[in-house]
Amino acid sequence: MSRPPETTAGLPTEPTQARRFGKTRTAQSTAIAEDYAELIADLLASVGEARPTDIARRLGVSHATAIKTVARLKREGLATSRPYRGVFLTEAGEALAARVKSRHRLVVDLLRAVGVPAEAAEQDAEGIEHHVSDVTLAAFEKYLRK
Amino acid sequence: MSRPPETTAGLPTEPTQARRFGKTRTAQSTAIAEDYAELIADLLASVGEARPTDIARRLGVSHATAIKTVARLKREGLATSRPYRGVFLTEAGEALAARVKSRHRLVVDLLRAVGVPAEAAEQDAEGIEHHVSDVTLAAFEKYLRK
DNA sequence: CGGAAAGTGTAGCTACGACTACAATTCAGG
DNA sequence: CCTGAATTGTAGTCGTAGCTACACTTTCCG
Repeated sequence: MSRPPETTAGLPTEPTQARRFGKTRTAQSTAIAEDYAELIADLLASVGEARPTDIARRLGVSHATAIKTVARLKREGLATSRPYRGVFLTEAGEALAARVKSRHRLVVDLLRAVGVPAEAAEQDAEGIEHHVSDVTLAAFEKYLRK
Repeated sequence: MSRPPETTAGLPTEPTQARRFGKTRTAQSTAIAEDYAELIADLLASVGEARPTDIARRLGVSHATAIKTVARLKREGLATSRPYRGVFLTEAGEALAARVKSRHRLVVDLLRAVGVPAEAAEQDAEGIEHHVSDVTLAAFEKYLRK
């Protein structure tokens, strides 16, 4: 926004509670890309191919949505696909998938370690994992090792 | 591609990895509503009023965005406002804010308890808190008590 | 081999969050 | 009380995720 010359002038809010909002926003498209990359990798590994319909079913969206999102991943250089031939990951896509997968495991393990039931840990990790910074991830790792 | 004509029936993917995706999606607007409710409550408590410009500044968005989102909150019965008179929370909005606030604290405390540095804990909690289920929250509480 | 079923792709719509640009209102000094 | 700055509100645009509906390939089976 156009920050006029010190509009912020003596803003009445103490910095004490100036909590860091503002990341939740655009972060979502990243989270979705991560989900797709991870899922596509899973499908390729387990059934040998990643078809739009399977992706859609697993994500609980329509196939049209899945196809559109895959198109975005292609634009971003994470995936490739040829009409009627299934979806594949580029190197960047595979790297992303690998990162996401290990992070997911770590989050689940951490949750379980502090007493969260298995099922809840799995489900919540799905949402949580996209918001865990490297610093926090490292802390999780350290905690789990001890 | 030996894909038998099974639609949803016995989908070839083992349930083992049928991870629960699909919540990340519409969940976002909920997360945003939570952020706003919490922030508005904060502003009302600390400076006595919640003005669109302050909300916008704290969230790092334009004032227009803040105003539009507040309009949505009003539609959803969480907030009220009259032109040029600031924003207030309905009972439902206050209840939401209170819940969000306590959950936020719990998440931060948990993160810190497992060794996450204060700053990272605060920042990550902002994103994580929206994805923590009641079951997980209860587990956090229990863990922290011991 | 020739359909029909399944899967794939395209089009067109909605809702949302974000933005910029512009209009309207308050309110504080002079 | 009147004017200009700050705030507030409105309009219009963009990009993305979601959907349904319809069209087009593949593939499988009789």
